[in-house]
Amino acid sequence: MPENTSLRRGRPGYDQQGILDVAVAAFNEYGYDATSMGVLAERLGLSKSAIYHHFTSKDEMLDRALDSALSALEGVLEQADAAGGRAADRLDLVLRGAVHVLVDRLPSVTLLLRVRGNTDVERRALERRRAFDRRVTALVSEAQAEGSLRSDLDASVVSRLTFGMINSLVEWYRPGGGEDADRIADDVVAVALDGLRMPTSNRVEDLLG
Amino acid sequence: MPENTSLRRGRPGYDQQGILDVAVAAFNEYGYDATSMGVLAERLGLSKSAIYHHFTSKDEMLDRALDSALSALEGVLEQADAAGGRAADRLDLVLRGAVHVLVDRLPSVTLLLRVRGNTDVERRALERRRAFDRRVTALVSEAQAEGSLRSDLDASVVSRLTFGMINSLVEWYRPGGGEDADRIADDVVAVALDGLRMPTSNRVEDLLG
DNA sequence: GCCGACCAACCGACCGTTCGGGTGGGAGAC
DNA sequence: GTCTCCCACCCGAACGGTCGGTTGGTCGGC
Repeated sequence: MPENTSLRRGRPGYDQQGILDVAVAAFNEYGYDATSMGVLAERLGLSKSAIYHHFTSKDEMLDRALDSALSALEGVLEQADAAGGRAADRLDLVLRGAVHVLVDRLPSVTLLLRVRGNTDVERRALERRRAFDRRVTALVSEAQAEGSLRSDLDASVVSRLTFGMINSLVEWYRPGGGEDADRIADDVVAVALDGLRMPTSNRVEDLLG
Repeated sequence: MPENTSLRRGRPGYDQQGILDVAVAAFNEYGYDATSMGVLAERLGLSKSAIYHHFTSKDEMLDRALDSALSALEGVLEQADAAGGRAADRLDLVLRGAVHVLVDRLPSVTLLLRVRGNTDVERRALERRRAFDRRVTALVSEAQAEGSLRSDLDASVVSRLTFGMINSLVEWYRPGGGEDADRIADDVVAVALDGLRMPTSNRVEDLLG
């Protein structure tokens, strides 16, 4: 159970990250509010007070976890912007990148997506998330303006529906086996861009009039 | 605040539904666990104990609300099955019907989608929801088999992504103005079936080889 | 022997729920 | 029309239990 990353002084045991991993898993299982420090300590094999040696409050644990998820998501936008090129290509990078973040950091992103904004920590996280959403919506608008995406749908509705699809990963994706993150990303992009309809049949005739 | 549906005996005040509406709104705002009977009573302008005249427990309130949402969703499947016809057409009915249920019963469905399964009540609700998902997945499979939907994507992934899109409504849709539920349903079906890509340009050439 | 990791015992506040009693207005008797 | 009774509706106070957090001190590897 304890961590061992060498170069640790004093009595061996948990470090912050080790505790945080267990805590986030418990938060996701029971919900943040419903997870008491008592049962958390039990899961860790520690006493309650031992946890307060590593974190000053329950809120701080939540803060750290949410920051981890938000930083990763913001990093995806940063990378896409840096890549340059057509808005449609940058959007493609964002969608695939977001799927990878969801898969790689499933616990902390799951926690993020369930935040409702009752405390200061939650409200700050929610504001960062909204800023992320605004930047994605702007990217969709740009892609519509350059003619890469259909323009008969509202950009904010499109980005919300698309990320609704991606975010639903936290409800059903469970890690197992190899590099299926790429496969999921392909599926998401396929549905979002080309839709589910059988590409043959009357589709071509519809387009040709 | 109190209800008035006539033919009510005794001292006028809240009935079960009136309390439930306020309770579900509070549950969605703070989270079920984080909503204490004390603040709920405050919102109702009642004492805590008065609530127990209408409900035997906090759990029972949750149970009623979840049943309302689940019954509506199951009704959509029932209606689509009764309509008959091609699987693709029945799936279309299910998608549009689900959007309407989400919009019409936004509070109770929001509550449903946040249930994690910590109590018996929540576990029962979760099982009903999973049964719903299985029936939708079966419908997608049928539509793939009849050649209406592309078959290169897994049916369960498709239904999860599609309902991820629909369920995201509870995160951002807020009632206001007219009959926009139809408009949202159109948008959802448009994205799900035809995708976001600009239908002109190289799409036709791709299809024609 | 320093110091990081840990513990048992405890705190005030608040939780969901219960209890015994109070109150006001529609319905039926007059 | 008005009287009276019933009952849906409501209250304050208190219950045992659990919450997040604190205190003061112990343990043990480098």
